[in-house]
Amino acid sequence: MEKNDDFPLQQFLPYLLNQAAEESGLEFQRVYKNRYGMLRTEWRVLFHLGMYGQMTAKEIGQRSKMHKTKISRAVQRLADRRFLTRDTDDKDRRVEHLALTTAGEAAYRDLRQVAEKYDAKLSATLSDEENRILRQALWKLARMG
Amino acid sequence: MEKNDDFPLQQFLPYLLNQAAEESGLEFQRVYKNRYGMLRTEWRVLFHLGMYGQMTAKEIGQRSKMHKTKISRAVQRLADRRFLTRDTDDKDRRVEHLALTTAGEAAYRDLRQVAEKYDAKLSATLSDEENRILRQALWKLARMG
DNA sequence: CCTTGTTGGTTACAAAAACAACCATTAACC
DNA sequence: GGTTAATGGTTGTTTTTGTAACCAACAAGG
Repeated sequence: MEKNDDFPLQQFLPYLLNQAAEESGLEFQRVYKNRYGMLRTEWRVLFHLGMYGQMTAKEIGQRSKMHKTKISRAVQRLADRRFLTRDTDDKDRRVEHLALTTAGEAAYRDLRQVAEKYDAKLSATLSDEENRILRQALWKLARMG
Repeated sequence: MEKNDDFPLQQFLPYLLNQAAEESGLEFQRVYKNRYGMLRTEWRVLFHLGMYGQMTAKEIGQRSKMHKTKISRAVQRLADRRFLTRDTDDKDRRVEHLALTTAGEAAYRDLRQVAEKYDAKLSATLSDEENRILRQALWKLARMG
């Protein structure tokens, strides 16, 4: 082990982002996993529906940038566990309108509250400036593609 | 679709981080994938060895926080393709010293240069302040566990 | 030495993700 | 209307990952 030099790959943005994302996601993941047996994809679908109310799989895909197969399977599992209902559109029978059930709503509210607390905890390790700029920069990067 | 409210989950740090990480990693991923048939784990091992010279799997694990099975498998595949050599330690025959071959070094230098350019491109979409604070904050978050 | 515990690394098997091909429906256009 | 293309969503198959059990080499203590 020797050799370090000028461009520190530890500063390579995609690498740093991954490390931070992985590390910061872990604790929250354990909550939705242990408490509701959910996968990350499922949690994401849940929260999109919780946030925006009724949506179609396609709309979720647009917002989350998740691939449609992931969404399809997440929706299936959530439907199996009665966290959401699928309602075929009358005008276009390919389309399904998804909405949370009461149980789904409850899970959403619970997890959302956990998320909120957890976010506050993460934020607390950063200064106000860091928080503001960080989110702003991440937002830019996220919609860079 | 209606319903938005006070704590915007789009601002939830782990979510934002993931989106940014995924989006920002994509283009670079295509390079090491198409050009060398590498996985992310393999690229990471490669770059640790390129950065620090000879290392053991364990040391890579400590620095990268990757799980040892991932490293083990990445090392295997890199060894198969003659990107690195494994050299058993004489004093402790459990330990293997890993080092890049000439081909490995070449791949590393190539990818590193691509990474460098790509990082510059990403940085260009942000202000100086954003760049500075972003990296600083990510660094803190990454070693928060 | 001989048991018991650790440690570096691998392997086996289950869970999850990626990718492509696939239905069924609707839209477009002749 | 009939044919072809596009769209919303699903399914099948292959890669990758996660988890745990494992093996061989060493370490510690008696």
